[in-house]
Amino acid sequence: MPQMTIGQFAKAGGVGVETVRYYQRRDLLEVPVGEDSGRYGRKVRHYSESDLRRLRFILSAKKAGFTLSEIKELISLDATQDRARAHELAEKRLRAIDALMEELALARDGLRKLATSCATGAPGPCPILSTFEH
Amino acid sequence: MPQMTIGQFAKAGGVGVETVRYYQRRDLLEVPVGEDSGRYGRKVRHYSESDLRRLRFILSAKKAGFTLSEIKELISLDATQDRARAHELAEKRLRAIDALMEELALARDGLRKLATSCATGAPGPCPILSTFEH
DNA sequence: TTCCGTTCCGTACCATGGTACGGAGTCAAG
DNA sequence: CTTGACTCCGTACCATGGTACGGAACGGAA
Repeated sequence: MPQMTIGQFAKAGGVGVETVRYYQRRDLLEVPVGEDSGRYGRKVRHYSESDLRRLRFILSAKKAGFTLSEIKELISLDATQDRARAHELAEKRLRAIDALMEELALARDGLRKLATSCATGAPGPCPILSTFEH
Repeated sequence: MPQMTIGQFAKAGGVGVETVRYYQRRDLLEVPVGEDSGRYGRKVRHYSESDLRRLRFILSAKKAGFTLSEIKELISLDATQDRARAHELAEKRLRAIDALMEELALARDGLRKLATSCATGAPGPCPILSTFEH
């Protein structure tokens, strides 16, 4: 499916049509030029595999914790030669992820404690508020 | 400091005064009864160590990824005997954290690749858009 | 007693990341 | 050549988690 309508494109990326339009408004995705077909100049746009790669990049970068603004910058950096900035963004996010993972590991310990002490059928108290005390 | 004003309380918890009030509006924190002192019935409220423990619980639970609504429920569960529900919430969050950590591990790999290939001074291309392809 | 900093309270506003709605136009199958 | 699904476009609305503002009252130090 080399040329897709917006609905097919959204489905291929696993997002809604409105999300695609939103990303276009945010300048994360380009609005393709559509072949002229309406007598009032209206066009139907078509999306390609490369649009899809870009959409998938956006979704992955989002999972990595980049904001949409940062993702926009990353995309624009892809065209320029500003390696320093790209490096900086990547390192910053890397540090944030490492910090987050440490916090999550702690949180997970607390949750395990909670899940265990609240196991259905267990006797005694089930202390929720003290879950994360250390 | 057994009895704190809202400003001291907020500082002790590492949040802003407005955040404390916001949590009160959301019924996550109680509004303490203040000793009467104003001739129009206005009172200045005082916060205790136990209020502070509760605030710290909220912040930790937030880090664990609970929404404020879920945190409110957790707090109310602390008073009841509904172990099943507490267990359910903990397990659900635990699974979400595990899933998130897997995604973050993947994202981190991609970011490392990006940081390396965009290392300042390195030659060749610095492919941003292909960072998360696998 | 007079300041300055806080508190109290209501209400408004903010960023982020979407989601929904409505009307007009278009496309493809029957 | 109609009908139903989809597209286009603008605009409005949503949830989440706060943050800001303004005026009146309070409280502790000088």
